[in-house]
Amino acid sequence: MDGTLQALQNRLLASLPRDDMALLAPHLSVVNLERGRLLHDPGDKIDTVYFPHDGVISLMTLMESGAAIESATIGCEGALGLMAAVGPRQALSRAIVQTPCKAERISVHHIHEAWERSPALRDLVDRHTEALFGHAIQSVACNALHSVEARFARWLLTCHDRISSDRIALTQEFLADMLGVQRTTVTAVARGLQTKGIIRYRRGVVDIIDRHALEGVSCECYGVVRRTYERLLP
Amino acid sequence: MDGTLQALQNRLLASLPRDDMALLAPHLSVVNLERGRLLHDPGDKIDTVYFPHDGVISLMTLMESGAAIESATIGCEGALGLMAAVGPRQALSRAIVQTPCKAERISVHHIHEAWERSPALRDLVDRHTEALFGHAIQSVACNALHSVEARFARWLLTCHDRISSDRIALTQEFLADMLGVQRTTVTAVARGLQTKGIIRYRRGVVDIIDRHALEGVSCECYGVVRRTYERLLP
DNA sequence: CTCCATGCGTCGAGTTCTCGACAGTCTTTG
DNA sequence: CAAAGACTGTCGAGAACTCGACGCATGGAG
Repeated sequence: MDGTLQALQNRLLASLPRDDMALLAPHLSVVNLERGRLLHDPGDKIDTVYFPHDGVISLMTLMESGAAIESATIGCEGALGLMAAVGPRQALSRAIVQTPCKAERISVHHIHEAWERSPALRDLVDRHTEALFGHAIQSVACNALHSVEARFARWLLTCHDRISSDRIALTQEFLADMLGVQRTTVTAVARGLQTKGIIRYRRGVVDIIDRHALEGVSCECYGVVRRTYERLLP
Repeated sequence: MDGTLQALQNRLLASLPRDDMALLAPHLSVVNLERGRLLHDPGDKIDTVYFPHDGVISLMTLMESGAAIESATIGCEGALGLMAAVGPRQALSRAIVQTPCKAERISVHHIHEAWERSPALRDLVDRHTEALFGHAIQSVACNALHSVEARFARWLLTCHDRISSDRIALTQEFLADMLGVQRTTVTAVARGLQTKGIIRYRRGVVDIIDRHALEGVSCECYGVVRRTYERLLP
């Protein structure tokens, strides 16, 4: 239950000054989040904040049709539910665990108390919110303008940055949902990238072979979002 | 320069308690924003906040290709640049005036001072940010999943809510940019809606004939975003 | 009034993606 | 081992949208 004694891979927590971190530390605990776990659905009261050390959490917008499409992702550069540190919040989206995560967990109650006392934490929350908003509006444009292949590549790159491996566990069906397209389209695109030697895949596993080439296939949105985070959360 | 003597159509300002409003009022001034005016571009330091009384301001994400696609809109239910009340901010998007607006204008310096003193204003800013984020993630999904016709209808409805007229001045070319599609596609969709008696248009002007039918053509995203604003900014 | 810039109509080839269907293959489980 | 379930491969018809091109109408400026 004491996060300060281990390496803090979460960059948000790592950037907090010592005294501010001391307000949070007694209430943090490390949890392992297994793949596929549902953390909240739209309308749920947010009562816990997660700071991932690794792995990916997806924010998904639910549609009436039952479709659930990814609208943003959270990794070690951010936190899930952080806006609720400011005051009570209902979730706007579904949050599910994309890849197995180790994350620091804290109750909204405790982080709100720290938020009231710590200007540094308030500032961090604000900048995180801004970065997440930037992420979202870039995705609005990306989904309107860019091909499935470019978005597929962008998704792999974003995921690759957040796990310490060239191997990503994911099925094509799952990725099709994330991107909001048909599975057959994902199959076709994946085959194309494999033929070019950029990725290799089999049943539920994708290996990234040539990351540099993947960046060439991806749209600019990958870099834009990444730079937004770096500017706002150095 | 005294906004308190006239009807406050901007719902954000109208919801502020009297004492909190008194902190802002001396620094507010009404401005007329003409159609097409550029208020900021990505990277610009935000130095002014606008609270529209009517009309629409569009937030547009700029791409390397030169495309500028709409990622959110601001009307009388919100404000432009409000996140900067919390602290210095760079714009993430282009903001342009979509339809002629009357808006209250205040410098970031002055609204930040009020923000420091007024818990009600701080709360308002936070809820506005949350609503705008909800708007953005809904648009992420909408652009991935919904047809141009549905998004066209959604756009008209959103605009219609914010101007006190059934007549909207806009060219098809302009709307094509907003939606991130070809003009010829907009022409085809507009013709379809006119044939059905839902809208009528000519050179740069669209009349909404049957709003109820337009809601049927639109996707659910119109209502979802609207309800998000109503919940967070009553 | 004439010119001319702007905005709309249309056409057609081509690409991307959808949607449903079914077959094949791998993995897990009983 | 056998059965069931999960994942990928493929196919084909069709819808949606792109992209470039060109012509026509409208309305404002000189």
